Amino acid sequence: MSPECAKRPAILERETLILSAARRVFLELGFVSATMDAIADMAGVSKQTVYNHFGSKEELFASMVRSGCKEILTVLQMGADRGDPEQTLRSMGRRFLEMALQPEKLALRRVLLGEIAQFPELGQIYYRSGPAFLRGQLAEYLEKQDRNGFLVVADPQLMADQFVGMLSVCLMKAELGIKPEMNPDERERYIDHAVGLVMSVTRPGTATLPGKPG
Amino acid sequence: MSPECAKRPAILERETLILSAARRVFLELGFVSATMDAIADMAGVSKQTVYNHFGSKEELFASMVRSGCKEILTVLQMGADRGDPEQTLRSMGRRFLEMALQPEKLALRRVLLGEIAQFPELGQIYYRSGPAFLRGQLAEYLEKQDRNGFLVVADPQLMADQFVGMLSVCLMKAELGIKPEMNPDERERYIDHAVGLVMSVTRPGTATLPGKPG
DNA sequence: GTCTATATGAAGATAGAC
DNA sequence: GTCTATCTTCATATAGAC
Repeated sequence: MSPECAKRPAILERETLILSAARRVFLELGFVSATMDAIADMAGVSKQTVYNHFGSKEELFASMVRSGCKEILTVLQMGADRGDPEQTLRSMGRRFLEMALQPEKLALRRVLLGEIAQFPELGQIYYRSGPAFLRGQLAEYLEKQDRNGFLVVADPQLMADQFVGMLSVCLMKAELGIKPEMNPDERERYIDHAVGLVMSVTRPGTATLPGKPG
Repeated sequence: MSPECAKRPAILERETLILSAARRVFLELGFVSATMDAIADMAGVSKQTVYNHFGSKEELFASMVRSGCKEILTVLQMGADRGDPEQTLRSMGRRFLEMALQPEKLALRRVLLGEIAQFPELGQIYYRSGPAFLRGQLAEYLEKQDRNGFLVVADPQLMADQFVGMLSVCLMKAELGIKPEMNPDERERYIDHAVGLVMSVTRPGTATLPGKPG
């Protein structure tokens, strides 16, 4: 143990503390309604300390979003290929929905969308850390399967995009707070159906989509 | 002409005026940053007049959202069935994207999502006027085609949902402000691909999806 | 119903001591 | 670096005359 540990939280710990408080307050109230006072109180530090570390409300918000996106990336990055294409798709889809449907992630999306006009770059950051990342993994996988002759995929990018889209319907409803909420069984039906759709048009010998004539 | 027309705008006109000003200000700034002063100025009336007509900022916001949703419904309600299933799907999809991708509609979605926590019922209103309405029309259409033997659709609701989902990917990107923006040609590719996917799994004689054994 | 003027309260940011 | 106390600004909502 280094000496400063005994005295008070180290700087990094303190910033983490403030970020985590900022997350709770911003996600509950939105950018404008959230106050620096509330964030400082929740972190157990003075307002001035918050300003010392993050400069302004805007910078604090951006830092909070970036840290949330980093978390998403970390979770989605776990290996995906399971050999069997059908199982691989299913597993990717399940992981995506589980992640994105967490109340905290839904709240992050909402508050982020509300502030897109003021923080345009945060939209890109979120997109890359979530939907685009999954889409990239998936497109890469589909392309590999196509090269190896296990699947027939004329446009892997587009197919991956629309696979994500078919699942994102669940997200949209959750985001809008549509009742009744979708239960896990229903989510599974959406995953099954999406996987089934993709599988039936990519099965070798049944090239029915444009761009890849039999 | 009735006498009061000559003097000043009628009450209904005045409310329309305020609503339209509210829309512009709310959509540009979001709920909290928008000020009653700005709305009153833009409408060319005094702030007190705004309060007389709409009671509070919250009620004004809700009224603005409701009027925006009513517009969407009006546009999407135009007849859809064109006989040929493929053409019908394409036309429905095109109409949906054209509507939803309008900058004003994107802004409405964004600001609405940002305020879902404070106005839960507005999420339902929006959903019913947009995605759910299209989904309903589409599901009904698919079911009819299934009954008549032109298509094989085991679960029309789910299929309709995921058709909307495949198109909504375009929406998601636009909402997040992802650059470069999608051009009309690219949108058309998404529509084509989604229609192609649905058509290939619903063509009679190739029942490859679960729930509808041949 | 409409206007001008104002009271009230709150939030972002800073000053100055330790 | 951290804290307490304060400054400045601004938006909601109301009061009172026409």
